[in-house]
Amino acid sequence: MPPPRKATKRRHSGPTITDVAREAGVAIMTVSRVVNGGSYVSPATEKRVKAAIRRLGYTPNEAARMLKGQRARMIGLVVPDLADSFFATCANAVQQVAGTHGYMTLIVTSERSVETESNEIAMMAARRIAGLLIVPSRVGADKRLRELEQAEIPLVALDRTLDGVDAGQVIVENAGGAEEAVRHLVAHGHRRVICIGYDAKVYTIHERILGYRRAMKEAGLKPELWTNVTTAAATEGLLRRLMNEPDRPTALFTLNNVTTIHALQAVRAMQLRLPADLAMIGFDDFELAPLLDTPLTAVRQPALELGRSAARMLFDMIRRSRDVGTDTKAERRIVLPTELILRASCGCNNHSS
Amino acid sequence: MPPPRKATKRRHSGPTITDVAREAGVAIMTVSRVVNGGSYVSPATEKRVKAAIRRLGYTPNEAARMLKGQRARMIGLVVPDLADSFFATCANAVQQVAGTHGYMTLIVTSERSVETESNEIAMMAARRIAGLLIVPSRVGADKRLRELEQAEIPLVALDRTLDGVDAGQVIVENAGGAEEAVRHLVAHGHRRVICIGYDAKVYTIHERILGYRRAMKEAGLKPELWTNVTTAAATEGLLRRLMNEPDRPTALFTLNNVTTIHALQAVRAMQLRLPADLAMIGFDDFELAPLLDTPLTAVRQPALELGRSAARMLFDMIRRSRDVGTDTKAERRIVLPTELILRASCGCNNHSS
DNA sequence: TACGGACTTGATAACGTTAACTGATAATTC
DNA sequence: GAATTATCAGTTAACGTTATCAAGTCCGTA
Repeated sequence: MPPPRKATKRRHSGPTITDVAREAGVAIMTVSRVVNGGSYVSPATEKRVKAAIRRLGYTPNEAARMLKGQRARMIGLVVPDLADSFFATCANAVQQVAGTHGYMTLIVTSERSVETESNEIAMMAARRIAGLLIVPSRVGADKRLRELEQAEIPLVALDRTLDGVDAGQVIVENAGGAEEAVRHLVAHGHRRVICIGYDAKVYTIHERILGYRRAMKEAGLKPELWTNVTTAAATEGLLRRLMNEPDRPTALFTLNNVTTIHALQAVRAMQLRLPADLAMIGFDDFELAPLLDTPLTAVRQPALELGRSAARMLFDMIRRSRDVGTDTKAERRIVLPTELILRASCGCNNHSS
Repeated sequence: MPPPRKATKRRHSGPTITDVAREAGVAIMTVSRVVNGGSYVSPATEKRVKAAIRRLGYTPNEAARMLKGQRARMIGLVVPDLADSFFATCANAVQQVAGTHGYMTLIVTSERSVETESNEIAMMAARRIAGLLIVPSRVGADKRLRELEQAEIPLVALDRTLDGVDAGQVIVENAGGAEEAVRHLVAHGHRRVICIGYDAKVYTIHERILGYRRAMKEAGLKPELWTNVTTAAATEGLLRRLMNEPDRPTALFTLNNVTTIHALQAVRAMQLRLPADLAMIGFDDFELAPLLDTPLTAVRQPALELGRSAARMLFDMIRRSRDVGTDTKAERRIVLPTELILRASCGCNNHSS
């Protein structure tokens, strides 16, 4: 039943170290030494070998190197979605740090699916990456992640926590940031402050909800929370319904970028005026927020710093795992602060940019 | 003088195919056959081997595979900047297509620097990527790119053209899109339509300038072009100067995303009203354009389709290069259309979303 | 005049995988 | 019943690189 596939031939594939050695009239080991440095090679031979390398346009085969060295000079990065500017910025930062270490970054998007995430981790494991940065889709660690852990591949969870494996963590003050924002709305005199969001199972959203609840409770107000509002249409439907109630809400807190934009679209479609008809603060700032119809007050997350810190932590762990003796399992956890950027949509009318 | 570095030891690195073979009591070749499929293996043996694989948590070492097969199951993608939503969307699309082929994507950012771009290409070459997608910083092909070409690694230029090497090309109708936009402004009655942009050496910008010039010439108007306006401050300075002239410009065409945003910031700072004081169209649409103070009319580029087409073309070339006979060098060039999205900033007042 | 070092090169054996053979049975065909 | 043909499993030889060992050469010193 299984048809034996036809044999595929192939040639070429650039010059190898052997070609260079022949060209320069030396042993391959000498070429290797010139390429990698750190050994005794006479200046004369070095010059000759380098000339041969240039002539042939030789590049070392990383696959072969890796096969010997056990681990690739690559790190992996798993993000839910690159089109989200927050994650794109993180990815950019990670890449820069990796570059300074001479590493490349294998970026994949999980598309918020646990299954693709799992597959992608497996593919990275097959590539023998030196370390993995991940924005986990679920708090519980995937089976594949535990396999990585067993293979002693350093792991850092980015933006969201990860349980069940020994991983570094770099996150932001989600609860605190949300609490500050809601408290600000309350300070503006709002009593009915509603909160809309996406998937409450995601760590960040969960934490922000905690912050919202805390601030509401502190003010003696009743939390009104709508989660799993995924589409723009659903957001508008919800908002229309609520705004038609007799004692309609006067303030809105949105739990992430996507929801914020959906809400803004709904607000425009409903021709509501911010902040007169509805005050609003969104979690996660974006470049165009100051240029909106009403400039949006938002909780800024330090995306660049987040990516950078996480990458640095990962390389620290990689270095540490190389030095056999020093495997001190230092507790690795960084929490970065958020910042409430006041613009007009909350009711303040100071700032313009 | 050169100090011989201390030897670094390492062990572990997960189970190998040999371990699986021993565990299952078969030859390693049998394991390989089970893993790769397509050969005769008895159901009983297959089951035994699969059980062993699961028990040990075996993942094939991609480095070793690659070493045999000459080429990694990875493609490279070079973009100027991931934080730009246009390129981020492209990257996302590329990644998805690669995933369906079982390939991973090595994404790097050139940060608009020719030098880092060159280095990154070299690193990818060392990783023996199967193909490369690139948004080239310069029209002339880098030396490294020519090396890739010599190694018969398929190449596709994305969004910008690339001369001097045999590469596929997937671009959008830059000149046509710009022409349409400017013509639209003229149709609204504007006589002094200025144009501001970034680096005119970049292919896309160059083409869009051509379109601008064509439309202006057609209308018998004098083109007024400012390039190399890189910062937000410079944009504002320029705009302030021009708007103070006696016969001040009434319409603005911006040549890319970044410039558009700078201009919007300047417009807000100067408290100009769009389109009453200044009509405006930007090249490259973005998600928040409808939600701006004045919704922005923009030339939409099909970023997703661009990335997808380019990736598909690349995999087509990869497949073709594998089948030895069929190396028909079909002219590879796709030009995707742009679309003028009418909103309020040009003077139209129909659409809201 | 050996002798121990600091240099400088080379030969060889892995690393983990798969392509290409080599043998075996069993099933099918004429 | 002999000759194919399909099915199944094992052996061997690479792929390109680097670690390790071995073997020089050239010094200065005991």
